[in-house]
Amino acid sequence: MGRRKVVMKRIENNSSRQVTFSKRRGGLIKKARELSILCDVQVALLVFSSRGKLYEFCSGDDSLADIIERYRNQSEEAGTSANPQGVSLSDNVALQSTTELLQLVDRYVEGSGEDDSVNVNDFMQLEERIDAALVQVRRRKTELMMDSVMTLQQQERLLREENELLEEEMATINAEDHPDPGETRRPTTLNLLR
Amino acid sequence: MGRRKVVMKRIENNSSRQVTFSKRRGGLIKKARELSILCDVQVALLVFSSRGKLYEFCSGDDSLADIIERYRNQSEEAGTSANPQGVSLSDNVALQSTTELLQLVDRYVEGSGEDDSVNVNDFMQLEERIDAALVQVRRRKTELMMDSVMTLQQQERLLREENELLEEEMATINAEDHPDPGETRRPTTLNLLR
DNA sequence: AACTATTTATAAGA
DNA sequence: TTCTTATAAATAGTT
Repeated sequence: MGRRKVVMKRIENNSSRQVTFSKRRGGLIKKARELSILCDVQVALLVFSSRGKLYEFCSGDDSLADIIERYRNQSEEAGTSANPQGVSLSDNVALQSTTELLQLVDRYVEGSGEDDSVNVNDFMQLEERIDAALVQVRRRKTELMMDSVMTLQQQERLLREENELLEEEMATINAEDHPDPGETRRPTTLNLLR
Repeated sequence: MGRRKVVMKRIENNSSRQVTFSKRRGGLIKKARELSILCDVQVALLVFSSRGKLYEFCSGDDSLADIIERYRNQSEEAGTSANPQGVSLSDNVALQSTTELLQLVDRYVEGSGEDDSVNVNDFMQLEERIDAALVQVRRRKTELMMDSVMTLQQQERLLREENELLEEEMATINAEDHPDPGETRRPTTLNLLR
């Protein structure tokens, strides 16, 4: 929809690619919003620029986490999940070797004062290996914490629902057994969480 | 872009909402694909119909899981620096200088190829500063996640307590009003969480 | 950052 | 649903 028909291919000119990115990104987010409003559906949109900056849209009052959780449930049911146990093979390899790695470090650091046969290149390699292990560990840590948060949020939602049901039921009982509104049973619960 | 201008509001007529959903969903996915190709960026799009069916688009060879993973990392970092409450003064100092620090890094790394006045010592200092900033950011990230987990656990505890009280009360009501055990009111709640 | 000439998306109708 | 068509919207190239 412009002066010319566009060929569907990466725009090679750097600055016009940037301009198009800005324009189309805005258009896409606008359309995502419109779809969610007009049709009353949940929409989540994530766009990462080539420099890693995130632009996102998320419909309604859902948090993106909610929508992502929903996605996970769906894909787990469908068996589409690429990562069933949540730990990839490379994770296991990396984590298994961590102990070994640390022992190696000990040996190097202890010995290097007296022994000049241990050279700089060894340490460069060691640094890289340690860095890699650290990245893996951090990633897994974050993953586990996020999982924990999501599970807890879901638990909370379920408990609130059950709570509401119970209160409704109590209200019904009161209405049935005490038709005289003056005698309604006073609630003993505290409604701690409103 | 049709016979008439549309008002941005939920379409009340059921079948035309369905038709619009189908059309616009297709259009949105097409545009998401175009953006990712033309501008060479990663795009993830999730649309849930009102009946819970999932329609998704995901650019390139990334799995949606990968992109979501990336979102998590981003939002953790962003949440850490954007959160005005809950960020201590020392954090602010550290985080405020992060942008500056990164600009500094850009200048050094860009310039160092041509300019030999930038020496190794500069980079050693820079490395230390970046390391320090990274430690701060990581510490704060973990802190916030732990806070979140603890708050959620407490909420869960409170909800369970309230729930128990409600159930006890219902049992009492049943006992009072139906002394004959054969007539006890059957619970309608599901006890989802035992 | 604005401006248009065009293309593209789509609302309504068949 | 699917196709057709008039019209609204998006946007490519330009200034």
